[in-house]
Amino acid sequence: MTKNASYILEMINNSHSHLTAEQIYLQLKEKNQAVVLSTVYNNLSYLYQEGLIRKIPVEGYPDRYDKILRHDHLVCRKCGQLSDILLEDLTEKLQNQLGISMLSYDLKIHYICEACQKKENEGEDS
Amino acid sequence: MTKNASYILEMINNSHSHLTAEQIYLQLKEKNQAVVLSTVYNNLSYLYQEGLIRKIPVEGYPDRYDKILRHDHLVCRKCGQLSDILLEDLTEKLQNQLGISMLSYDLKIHYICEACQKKENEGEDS
DNA sequence: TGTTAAAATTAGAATGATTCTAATTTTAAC
DNA sequence: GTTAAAATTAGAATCATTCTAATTTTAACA
Repeated sequence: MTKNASYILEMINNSHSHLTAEQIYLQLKEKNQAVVLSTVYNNLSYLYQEGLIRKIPVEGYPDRYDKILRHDHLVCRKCGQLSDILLEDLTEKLQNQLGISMLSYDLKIHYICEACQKKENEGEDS
Repeated sequence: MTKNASYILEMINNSHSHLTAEQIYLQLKEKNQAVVLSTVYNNLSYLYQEGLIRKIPVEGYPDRYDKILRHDHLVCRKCGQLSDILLEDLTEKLQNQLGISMLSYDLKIHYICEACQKKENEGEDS
């Protein structure tokens, strides 16, 4: 693992948000660890393929990268905002229902976040 | 709902695969119901926002569209192939664990499909 | 039936995320 | 120190998707 890769891995593991490739790129720049955007993508691909990070696609938004540590996600239908939530671990239950061997699972709960709900209500007022 | 929208909705509901916008566009062309690609996107956005279809983002592949009828998905880590699987309905269980109101959930099981497993094994031989 | 306004569609440009390519630099082993 | 492999860079290219403005269709109404 190269210095850049391990630095990016560390960033993702220490972050409490769900970084996009670009956010990682910008953070690196700020910390004077500047690299080029394609290097960030390269390293993210590498880390993902090695199973060291999670990659979370959300409809209509750039992919986000997340630590492996098991947890689930809430996604706002309106704005795509992503947040963490820890629900009951389903690994065993799912594995029992499947005939095949599961690498992992990805559970997203769709909802409307508070901010968007507020906006909706305001819209109704006028 | 316009003719195009309902036609596209019907296509999705009758399809056993998970169509991309482009596949829908090509199928329409074949059936002499030709429209332009942006119309397909417009209608898909509309149908999705109305909650009449599902939109499935898969890392590194174009979005796919699916019928609403509850079911879960298997995704191949290697090739992105998507297939249906019907697992125990988690709606109630999840709703109980959440404080908020859930619109829906999206469960993806990651695995390596047969074709990719075969390829991997062949690779090892040589 | 002709008129009109709204909605849908078209064509194609624009955007944004991501990948690719070729050249250059870094790394690490000999 | 030399060399080969791997990583990085710079920027072009690609692909999916959205946007814009012009045109067409639709459907209600005069």
